[in-house]
Amino acid sequence: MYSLDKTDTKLLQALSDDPRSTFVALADTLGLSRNTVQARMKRLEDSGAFLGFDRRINPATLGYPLTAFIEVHVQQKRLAQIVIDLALIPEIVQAHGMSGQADLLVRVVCTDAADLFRIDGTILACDGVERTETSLAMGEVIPYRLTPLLDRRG
Amino acid sequence: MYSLDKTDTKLLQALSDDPRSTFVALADTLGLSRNTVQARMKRLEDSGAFLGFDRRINPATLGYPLTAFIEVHVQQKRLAQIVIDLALIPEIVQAHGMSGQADLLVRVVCTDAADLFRIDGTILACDGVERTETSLAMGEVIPYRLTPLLDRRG
DNA sequence: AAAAAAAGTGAGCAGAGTGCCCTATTCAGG
DNA sequence: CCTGAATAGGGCACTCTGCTCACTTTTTTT
Repeated sequence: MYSLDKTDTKLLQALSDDPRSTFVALADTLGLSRNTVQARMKRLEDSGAFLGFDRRINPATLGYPLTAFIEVHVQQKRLAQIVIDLALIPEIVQAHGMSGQADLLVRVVCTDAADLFRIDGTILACDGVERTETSLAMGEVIPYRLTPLLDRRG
Repeated sequence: MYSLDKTDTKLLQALSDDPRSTFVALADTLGLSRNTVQARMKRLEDSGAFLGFDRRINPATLGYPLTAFIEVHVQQKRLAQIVIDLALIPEIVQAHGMSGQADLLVRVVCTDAADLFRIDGTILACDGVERTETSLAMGEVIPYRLTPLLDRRG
């Protein structure tokens, strides 16, 4: 795998500060030439350093102000089919396969508590799902961030 | 709160398909004029429909191939201070306050199992933290998505 | 039904950013 | 000492943006 040097790290830091930053602006803040920035960004892009470009949409705007995490316990040998079934539930916005107490950690959005109850029921109704544990998210007390990790590498 | 009409929804769909899409391209695909797209995007932006613009960085590239979720049980009245303490741990990339079994759901990245063990120890060492439950994420079986919700509104 | 307000269109323009090219310089490793 | 990679600097055609203005269509209000 490609490993980052100091300049790459600085690039990623600058990008974290302002993801919309242009190549020209990056070159300017880092004191590099535009060509260099462009070349390095291409290398980073090719190496898979970026997961994607996102204009993140607020689920609340879509009418889903509540977020919840649901731990799902399943019959493990049916896991693959269960994931397919869960993917059909629109309110499930993300799911991770887990090693630990639960088999799946599912993130859902909902309109209210009753809606959450309903969605939980839909999940439980999937063949092979044995038990769920629902927790309502009260807030993102630490917003997603990578900056501290970037800062540590200097 | 601002509520979306059909055109807004189509805009958000097009943006989900290609977040990098330009106003010109959006206008083209939706059969609208560039002015209209720009005006609507500004309205959406102002109404808080977008959480932000992200060029998401792959933690693996930074040397953290493993992701884990840690449920943290705390003395609730110390919650505020605990969040401040946790924010000092760089490997914690996100945290949600929860109502349910656990008080906090913390998302961490780490280099390997030993690293995870160490981070867990750091969390446990925080004053007021009583218990943690760690689960290693094996994979994102449903990648973050809002498309199904958008599609449902037509 | 008529008037007013809101939304959309089409055009234009200056400035900025992009992708691509080519060449010169610097610097480390063989 | 030579070679190759990284960087710098310049240039060029093109697209996108932010902005403005005038005009038309649609919707809402009176």
